[in-house]
Amino acid sequence: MGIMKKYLSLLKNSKLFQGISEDELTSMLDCLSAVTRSYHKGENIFSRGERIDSVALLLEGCIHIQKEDYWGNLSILSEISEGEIFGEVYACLGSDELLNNAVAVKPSKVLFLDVKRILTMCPSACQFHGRLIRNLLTVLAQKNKMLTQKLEHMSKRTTREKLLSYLSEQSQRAGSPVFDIPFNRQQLADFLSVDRSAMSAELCRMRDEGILSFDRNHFVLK
Amino acid sequence: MGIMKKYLSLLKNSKLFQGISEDELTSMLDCLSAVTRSYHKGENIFSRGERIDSVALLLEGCIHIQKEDYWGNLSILSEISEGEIFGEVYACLGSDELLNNAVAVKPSKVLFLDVKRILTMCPSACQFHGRLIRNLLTVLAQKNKMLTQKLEHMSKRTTREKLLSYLSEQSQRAGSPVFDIPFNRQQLADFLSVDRSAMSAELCRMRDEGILSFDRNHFVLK
DNA sequence: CCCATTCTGTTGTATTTACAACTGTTATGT
DNA sequence: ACATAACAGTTGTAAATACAACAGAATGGG
Repeated sequence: MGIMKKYLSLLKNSKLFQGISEDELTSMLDCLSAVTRSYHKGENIFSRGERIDSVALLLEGCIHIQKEDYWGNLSILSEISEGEIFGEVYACLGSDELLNNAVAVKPSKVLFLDVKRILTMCPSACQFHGRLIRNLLTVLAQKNKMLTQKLEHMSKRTTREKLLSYLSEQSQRAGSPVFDIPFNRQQLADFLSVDRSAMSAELCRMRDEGILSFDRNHFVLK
Repeated sequence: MGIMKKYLSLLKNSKLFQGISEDELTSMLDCLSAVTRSYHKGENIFSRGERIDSVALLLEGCIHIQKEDYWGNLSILSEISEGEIFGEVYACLGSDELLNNAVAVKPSKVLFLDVKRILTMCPSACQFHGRLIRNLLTVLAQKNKMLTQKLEHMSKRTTREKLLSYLSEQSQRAGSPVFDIPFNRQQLADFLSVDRSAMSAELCRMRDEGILSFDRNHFVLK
């Protein structure tokens, strides 16, 4: 478990392990039968239809939760950055099949944690076990809220409204009218489920109208 | 707490209290400072912007989680039926403002449970406390999955695809090509974020093409 | 430095949608 | 049973979108 030393501070600051001491953390990782694996860009960590019993925690890299339909239309559900977990919904539900793929968009390193051991292990022995479960609950609630916000964007009728809804949220999240988004144009279009070229045109129209300005993935709302 | 007797079997079979004995349940309700309140049709149980610290459990009636924008466009996020809980996301997150209203679409009766007591009460004394937390976790995971499925429908580009995506899921959920949906036309349109009349026309086109048949909210997929 | 690739913006057309207005049918309540 | 409201379907038009094809700028590798 020497490999984990490198990521101890990442884990300590992750939402899943928040409030758990460093000592407790290392002993927990054994207890949760933690294993790591590396993926290269484009590789699937999880695939649609699969059943899983582990929560994945991203140590390094970047993951997209996404799906492709019959005609090759890509739909991006969310982006996972370092320290965040994914797959927890299906790991908790156990018998349900995954609805989306988890794909590495950069070379990535992932830590897997057996969810059964999170939910049922030594309820009295581990002082921080209760904390771990409550952390998991909080993460699920936050993701739930994030999905609701995404639905808010997607429920807008026009591309312009979708963009404004999304960009406003990003601005609010950044606490500033100046912010970067984690997507390029094609990815943003796949995230908002609109046509890339139409979206690009709409962005330029809004820029010309003075509503916003941008350079690549750097935006300023006015 | 005599009023609760009437709903004991509903509570026992709810996802939140699944696996908890009847005796334990009645003592729990005191412990969770449970209170009930009645609402008439159209009344808000929760309102956008509000902060809450209680989970709501629907004893009787029907609730829609929905939002109205500046121009009066209604957007329905989900329907809550008897025995289901709502508000749990914001109750768990505590400091976050609600993004949606919870409105009674029928005369309804709601049970409120203090979430802090669910998460922190007597960790050793109550035998079933751990079960309650895990149940809450499962409900959150299921809702998360439901939101993902809804995003799957909404990410479709055309009204026809949205309808087929939604109706296929309903059919699958019912385990039969014959099923009822819980919405009328306007509600379904508000749920899928499309124009009602266009949707109505699309449904009729699909019927004429032999893809499906329907009568009111009763559908048959072919 | 050059080549190939990726990314972004632009334009035109066919398709699809939103919106409004209206008709007929089905519930609801008195 | 009646009047009223709620609901479902239809049509035409203006607006918005998807799609395809292309051009220039930026990026990355050899």
